[in-house]
Amino acid sequence: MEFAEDAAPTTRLALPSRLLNLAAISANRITDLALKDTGSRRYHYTLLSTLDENGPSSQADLGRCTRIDRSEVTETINDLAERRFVTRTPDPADRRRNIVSITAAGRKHLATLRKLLTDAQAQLLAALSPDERTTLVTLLTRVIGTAAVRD
Amino acid sequence: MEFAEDAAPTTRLALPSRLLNLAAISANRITDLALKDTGSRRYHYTLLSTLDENGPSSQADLGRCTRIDRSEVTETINDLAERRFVTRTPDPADRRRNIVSITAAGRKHLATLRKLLTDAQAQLLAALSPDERTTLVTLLTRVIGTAAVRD
DNA sequence: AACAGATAGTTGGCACCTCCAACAATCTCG
DNA sequence: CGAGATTGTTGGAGGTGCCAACTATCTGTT
Repeated sequence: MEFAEDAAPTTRLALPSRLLNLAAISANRITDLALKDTGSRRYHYTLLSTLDENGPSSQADLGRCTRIDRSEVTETINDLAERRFVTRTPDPADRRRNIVSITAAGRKHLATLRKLLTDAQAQLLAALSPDERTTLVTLLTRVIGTAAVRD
Repeated sequence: MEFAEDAAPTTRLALPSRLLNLAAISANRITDLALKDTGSRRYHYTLLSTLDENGPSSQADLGRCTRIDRSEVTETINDLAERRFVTRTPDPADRRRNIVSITAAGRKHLATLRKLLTDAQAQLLAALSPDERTTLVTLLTRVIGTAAVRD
């Protein structure tokens, strides 16, 4: 019986926390697909973008700024350095630190990623008007600001 | 120099897709903490709740309705059946199917979970007014509706 | 009635992500 | 100087979403 087979399009009574997860899954599907042929993952973009905006940073600062765990920063920077998208030099003023800087090739790669991801955002938020997208971003930022900052 | 050490509270220029992930991480942290002492995970709640609202269902329908993969449904139902929160009986009308039903003990457990998770939602969305929470849910539902339904 | 194709449940595995614990090296501050 | 904190690194844990394969069963067509 293929009649309705409505199979409840989900989310009828899902908790906000579940809705956030489903939305994140959608987001990841779309963005991962967009990045598939670039050899880069989401973390690569996040760090490249942060380096481009904030300038050279230590790995610890990168982690705090992006909420990526220190160990993940290490591995991701390894990848980026291997492809010559960033350089990692010891900080003479604090020999514990590495100063990570984006290279010209890194900026070029970042431009490619940004283009792909911008399109992905548009696809993800296709159902929302520009105002609604702004609202969503605002609300998400507020949720993150309170609920997440506690560590 | 501990001056600012602002370490950029993140999310200044994060993509919507990244914001969704960060919000989902916050949501999962809070909900996992809430469920910690119950022996149940998020999927257990999702399936129990769905069974309570929709009545007995096949595992395939549960998966479609909740967007949980079939293999995950199998494992989660295993757990729930082991704790006598659901029963799994073959469907006489279609011997491929299992009819999964919530038990009285399951409903009792569900009430416990629901209480904990309701509090968790309040904590997660503490920064938003009631209207804003509604708006967030609406926008997320629309995002999920378009971007996710494609498989 | 018989066959092709779809569906159900199960199992196993993969990839990513988030988080944590430990460690040596180094810095900071009293 | 010495206690405590911080940095980068390594290793591992657990959860999640996803996919492929397999058997059993149903459906629709001829």
